[in-house]
Amino acid sequence: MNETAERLMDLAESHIRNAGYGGFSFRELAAEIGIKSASVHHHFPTKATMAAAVASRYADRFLAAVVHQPNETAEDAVAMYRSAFRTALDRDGRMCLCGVLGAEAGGLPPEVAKATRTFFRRCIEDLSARMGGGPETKARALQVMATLEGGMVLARALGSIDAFDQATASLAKPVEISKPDEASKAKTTPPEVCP
Amino acid sequence: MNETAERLMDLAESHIRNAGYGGFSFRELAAEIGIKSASVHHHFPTKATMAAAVASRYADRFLAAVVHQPNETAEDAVAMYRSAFRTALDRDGRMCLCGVLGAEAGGLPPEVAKATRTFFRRCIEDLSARMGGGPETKARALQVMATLEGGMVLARALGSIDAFDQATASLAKPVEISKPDEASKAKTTPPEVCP
DNA sequence: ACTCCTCTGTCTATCGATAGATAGCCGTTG
DNA sequence: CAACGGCTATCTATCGATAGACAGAGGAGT
Repeated sequence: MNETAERLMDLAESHIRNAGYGGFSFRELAAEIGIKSASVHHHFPTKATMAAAVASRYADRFLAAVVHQPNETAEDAVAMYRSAFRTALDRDGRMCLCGVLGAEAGGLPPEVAKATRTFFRRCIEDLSARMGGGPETKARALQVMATLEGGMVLARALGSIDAFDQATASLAKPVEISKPDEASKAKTTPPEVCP
Repeated sequence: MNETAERLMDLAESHIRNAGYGGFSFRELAAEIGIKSASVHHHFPTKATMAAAVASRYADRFLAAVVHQPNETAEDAVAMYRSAFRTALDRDGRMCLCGVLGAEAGGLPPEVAKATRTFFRRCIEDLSARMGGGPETKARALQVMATLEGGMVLARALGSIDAFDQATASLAKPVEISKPDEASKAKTTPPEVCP
């Protein structure tokens, strides 16, 4: 992968996370790294191609950042996801890329919608597996992801990260799902991860 | 309020809920009701003005639809919010208007961002009050709104309303984790409200 | 070593489409 | 008459995308 292409993807990701799919243009990206918009097409044939590439790279990075740790509990896994999103929200004030794209899913080119779908599928599967597997953990995984994504939406809309913290506070010490003694162990400092 | 203006707002609302702020244009709206795009400016001077008007009308309608019922419990209030969002999601496959706008908050004109913020403030305040008031109910209200908004994002991204049902199942009876038939129960028991 | 060829990355120039917005005219209606 | 609500016509800006040219790097063949 080219370095120019990488920088273009970085910029595109930043813009999408800030303002959605319509929040960036080839001209804008090109100007920001000092080339012409036509040159961007050399790296990515279409805008949809580029956005889809950004989305799947984002998925890879995110899932690598929240990767399963040895001896982790279900709460650890949830805390890790929470921390990852919070860090990104706090560091550059931007929310989950696929959260933005998912919200405007109805207006996305098919390949971008597909990449977005894949991100959530992978997250749900990963989270569910790390919480023990089974149908009830899938519902729990969906609830966790929903609360986190929604928490970011609230934080962005209200302009305060406190909204995210309060909205997702209950995830840190969740309703007991499987083993009651896991709650006591969950006090271990959640790792500071971020995609 | 003019009838043409109403119809324009209806269409704009539908488009925004489907594809975000960039998901509609004056030309598109005008064509759909059989007038010219220039005529839309007669009713709404700018696109931002229109979107802001749509957002605050949406807020009014939504809060009227989930209005406090006599003798309701905190769970009733939450169930009412849940049902309102679910109905809209189910009926026309579209999510909360302010959820979409909140996700792309970084790219919105100031007045639209403000209207979006106001919607969430009003919801949080209303929900919090109906759950007894106090700081801990505010956090709970934020959690409920986050889970609902995120649940809609997931349902849209994954293309299945089941994702919403499972993600928000724990809100219906907070302590209990999802039972398989809870989704169908939620469709009939609470009032069928929708903004 | 020298030439030829290909590939890469960028450029200029331009396309057609669409965006939001404006100015001014005109018919209907109260 | 005067206000309202729509129209025609047009502007400027920007969009994604394409065509074609050019410079440089590097390998292959002689």
